[in-house]
Amino acid sequence: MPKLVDPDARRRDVVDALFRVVVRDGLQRASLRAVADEAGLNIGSVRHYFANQQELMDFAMQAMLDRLDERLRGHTERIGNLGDHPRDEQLRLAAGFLAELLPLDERRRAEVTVFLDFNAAARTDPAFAALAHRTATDTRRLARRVLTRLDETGTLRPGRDLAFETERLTALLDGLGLGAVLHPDVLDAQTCAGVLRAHLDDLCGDG
Amino acid sequence: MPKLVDPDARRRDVVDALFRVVVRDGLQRASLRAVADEAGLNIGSVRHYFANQQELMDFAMQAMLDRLDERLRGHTERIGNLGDHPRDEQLRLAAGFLAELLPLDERRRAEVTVFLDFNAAARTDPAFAALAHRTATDTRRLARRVLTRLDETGTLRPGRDLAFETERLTALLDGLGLGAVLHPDVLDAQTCAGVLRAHLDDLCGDG
DNA sequence: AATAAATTATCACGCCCGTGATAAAAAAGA
DNA sequence: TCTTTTTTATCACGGGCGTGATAATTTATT
Repeated sequence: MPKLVDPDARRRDVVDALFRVVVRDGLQRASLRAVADEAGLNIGSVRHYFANQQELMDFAMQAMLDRLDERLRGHTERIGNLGDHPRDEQLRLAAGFLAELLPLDERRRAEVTVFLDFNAAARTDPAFAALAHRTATDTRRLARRVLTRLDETGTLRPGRDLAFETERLTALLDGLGLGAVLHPDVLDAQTCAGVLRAHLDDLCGDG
Repeated sequence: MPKLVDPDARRRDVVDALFRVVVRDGLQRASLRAVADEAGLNIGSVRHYFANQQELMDFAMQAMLDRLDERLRGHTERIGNLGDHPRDEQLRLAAGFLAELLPLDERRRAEVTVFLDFNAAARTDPAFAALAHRTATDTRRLARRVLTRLDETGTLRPGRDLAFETERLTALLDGLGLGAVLHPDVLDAQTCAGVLRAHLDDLCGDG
């Protein structure tokens, strides 16, 4: 006879419900009651698995980071030996890697949306400060890594200041994500990916 | 005997207080009571000049847009006849123009912060939808205008897709603003302005 | 000075919130 | 079966919110 409830699975369900509420109504309206309703649970059940609201949020933030790491891991190996591929393939891989941070499909859209809301909240709520700092440095590190790889294989145009280009690429990624989430009608997924790719092409100088 | 209270001035005072609360505590905590406290007024007084919360928000949004327009107007004439200036001056003017959208000093920082919070709220609250749409298109139009001017004077590198470059520049501006507001320790004002300038230099091809 | 209008100040209502406390029900272990 | 633990379900409290209603006070007008 299997255990009828798996605590870990329950926690994941609740966090998924939290994410849905955040995407639909905003972090601000993600109250314990709303999350419980979304999960189809009584608020008492939710509170049994999360001592208080902060614990739920902490768990959710960790889940966010874990899932993103998971998806990035697949790309990491492919980009490690970038020199094995032809130039065009290199750019394709690099763009695909960075595009994990862009809301190009429903899953990524939900992720980026949640990240944006949490980061916005972090500006005035210290409870989210650690997450915000980490996501910011993670994006930066990812951008830098890609640029470094392209530079090592000689694909990048020479004479580029990597630190500067990292800031530019990071800002571009953040801006594309923000624009695509807030105004999907103006900045659609295709344009979004195209701008990123064009930027990389530009850095590698075929124009 | 002068009127002791000027209704328009009062409204401006209240809106200024609202902006301070939003910058300090976030839009979410900008309740009528909090704003009244910040303005040093009784909530009854605030409600005498704004029938309800929505009216206050509408007034605040309009004030935001008006003030930004005001500041941009000064730049508009200078950039109109861009061809009169030498190439380096052209880039300086263009960067200065666009930098009005970056949080490079306390005033702009406050402005961008408020804009970000309102736009984030607009994602899930229809009451802010009109503002969000307008700010998005305004930024885009500003970016496009600058690129068009640079193109007309032959400063821009040839063969550029203006629509594409507009998206790229818009995203860069949004991303720089977001990064500088959320993580001023990582992305300081100097770097922020530098990246923008470097991007324009890049577009005009001196590298 | 008397009246009208504008402004400031309170009170109360219903709503949603997080949370402590506790009971009820279900499952697991003996 | 009986007991223990886990899980689910309620209740109540204090707090903040927007807002309707109304009083109190101050300023302007006649």
